Amino acid sequence: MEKFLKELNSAQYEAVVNTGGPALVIAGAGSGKTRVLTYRVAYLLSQGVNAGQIICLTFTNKAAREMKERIARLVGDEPAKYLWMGTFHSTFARILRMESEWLGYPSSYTIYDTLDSKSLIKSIIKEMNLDDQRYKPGEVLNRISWAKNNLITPQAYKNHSEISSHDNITRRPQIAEIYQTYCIRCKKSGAMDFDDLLMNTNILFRDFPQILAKYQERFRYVLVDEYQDTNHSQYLIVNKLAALHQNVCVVGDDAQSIYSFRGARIENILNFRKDYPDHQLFKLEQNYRSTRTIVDAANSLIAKNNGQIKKKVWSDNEAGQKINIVKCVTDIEEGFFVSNSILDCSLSEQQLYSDFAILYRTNAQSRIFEEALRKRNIPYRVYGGISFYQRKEIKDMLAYMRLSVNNNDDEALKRIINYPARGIGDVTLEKLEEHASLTGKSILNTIEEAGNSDLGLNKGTLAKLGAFCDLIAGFSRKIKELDAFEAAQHIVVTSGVRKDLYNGNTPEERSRYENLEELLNGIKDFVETAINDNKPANLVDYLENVALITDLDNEKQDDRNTVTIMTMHSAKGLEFNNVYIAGVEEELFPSKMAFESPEEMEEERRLFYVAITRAKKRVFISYAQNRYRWGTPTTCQPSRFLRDIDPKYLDVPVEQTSRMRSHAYDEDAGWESRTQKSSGTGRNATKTGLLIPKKPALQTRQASPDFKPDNPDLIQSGMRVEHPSFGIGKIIHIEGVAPNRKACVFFQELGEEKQLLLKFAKLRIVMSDE
DNA sequence: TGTGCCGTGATTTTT
DNA sequence: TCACGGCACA
Repeated sequence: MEKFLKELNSAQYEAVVNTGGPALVIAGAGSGKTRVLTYRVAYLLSQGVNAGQIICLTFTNKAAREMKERIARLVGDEPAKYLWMGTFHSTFARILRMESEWLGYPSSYTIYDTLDSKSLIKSIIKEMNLDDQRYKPGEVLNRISWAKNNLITPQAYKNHSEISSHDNITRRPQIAEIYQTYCIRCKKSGAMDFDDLLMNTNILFRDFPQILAKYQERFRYVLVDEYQDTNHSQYLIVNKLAALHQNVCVVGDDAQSIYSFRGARIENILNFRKDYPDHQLFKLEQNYRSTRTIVDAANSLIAKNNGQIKKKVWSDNEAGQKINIVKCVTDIEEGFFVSNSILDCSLSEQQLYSDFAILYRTNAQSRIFEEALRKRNIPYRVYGGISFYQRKEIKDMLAYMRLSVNNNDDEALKRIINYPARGIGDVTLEKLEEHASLTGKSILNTIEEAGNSDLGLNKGTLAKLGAFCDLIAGFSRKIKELDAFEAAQHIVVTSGVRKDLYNGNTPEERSRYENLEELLNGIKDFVETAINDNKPANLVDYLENVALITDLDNEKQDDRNTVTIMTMHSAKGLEFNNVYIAGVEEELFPSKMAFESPEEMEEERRLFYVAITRAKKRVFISYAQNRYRWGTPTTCQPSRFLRDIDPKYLDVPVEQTSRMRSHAYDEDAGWESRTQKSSGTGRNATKTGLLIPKKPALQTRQASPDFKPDNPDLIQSGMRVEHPSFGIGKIIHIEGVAPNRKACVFFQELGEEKQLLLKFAKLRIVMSDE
């Protein structure tokens, strides 16, 4: 351990070895925050603290896993195994599973994801005969989620005058009612949503002091990563857990608080000093990640915000290049600029593709970069967007598993009662639902008793329902004897889902089948790892794991050398040599939603700070003058944030400056001085259009931005073709006659063959000189 | 009961 | 622009 401690600077060292009492670690971007946390845990272990007495909470599974791995490298696998390290949600899901009976939940409770929650809210709105235009399920859910994160129960919600007047003003007075019904339904179904995992933990600790005492005694050391992102519910959990031993160490950076929209309270970190008056404060201010230019530029930006903890982040690295500001005429050209620049840098400097990241504000911006990179044959991986686990076929399969584990899971039942089609339609389901909500029983339960109650169902329907019940009952029995993988396989086959997906011929259907296979592979992985770690590997355990996982957590082998495309939010905690920040335009970034409140505007600025500080070597900031926004071309103004960075760190091509001033830029001193020098050269900018600093040669290679498929009858064996989503491929052979010709195509980017019906597949013939 | 077309809304951000 | 949901029709 002594040897390892030598690797720390003095601030880091102090933060690692002073383990007694409350501690606040303010960690600037790139200042070795994770290192401090991992070393602190390792240090505790070396001082004789049991691994099982340490709880370390993070916000993403990825952060937790990486930290655990790093600790294992320091102290060995064996002690690391027993650490309580995970996200808030997964850690307390585990505790709730052990203590569920106190709260009246089964230990096999299921976790509703956002889709399940919305679907449940939707049916409640329908039952209450409310207008679903006014009561939009998503918005209602946000409201409920907000209440839960602030520990406001349905009862309290109803009685709260401020809340009622808010809901009255927005003309949605019934939200309180929906909230209450929603909670009752969740409980009846043995289900918790994401917010329940935290809220119920609070209720458990509040109502059962002996349980709280148990965990307070167990966890002698509480550590929290990204403390600035905790919401009130999480804050209270930490507070209660640490109340006995007071060994609470929170790490965070107020400048990187970007999750207030989901309830995070920046005050939690700002008030830590008041909450624990005898705390120790450690400031990590040396940035090891980025060049001096990047650090200073980011500092100059964040200085425009009010209300921060004072700190001076600095870097000892080389000054490095200035930040490039790139103006593009259209969003499509922005895509070309970025892909060209990546190709150019990777070739001329021999950098890996994984050294590049493209960051943007909204997921919708990803498509243009995907297309541009595909044209250049640059491998990439998009993070975020629709998650693997939210795909229909995956959700359906998981619904079977959930229902088998927890027969009361009504949302799961509704998904699959007629999938694959077994002749149970909406009318029948509606009758069942109505009866179930009257009797307070679950739907499956209602079906079991349907024969005895007069629901107005005919014999045929009753027989079909009976068969469905038997099917699920069979699964419920079977999964008790099998591990998760065997159980899943059994369900896939017996339910008929496999057969349904196997019959498909279109690329979409085949891809669904492949996704199903991938799900099974994932389950197999889970079982193998669990058995290795001596952990239970039943379906229940798998489902808990899968409910709280995201795509970010599933790094595949072949993703290693790829360009990363993601939102700035997802990029938090990551680093790259080269970072492209795209779409830096008014109303996009900062988002239009932030215009009304100064607080939200500051949060957007912090988001920009986060984005810039992801870069080690180089930052490119681009904006487009014209952009397609929901289908219509829009003119855009460069973002106000560009003015917030001290211009001495920026490389703005001279021709552009005068044009910029004609847009959002006013007589700001920094820009002014540059403008003076370059006055008169403004005209050329129009001609060039896309301005790529120092790389004009690449512009000539721009291909047509719109993909036009060729007439399928022209396609012959041996040709090179391009597919809008699979990329470049070669026709291996063709069978059948027009219009039903079917091609076997090998796609090099995918590394696999696809069978495509030519009349459906959109293929473009690639000329040999392309 | 299933399919297909049309209209609408979506673009914050995640566990 | 696209994807999904609702509705109408077979």
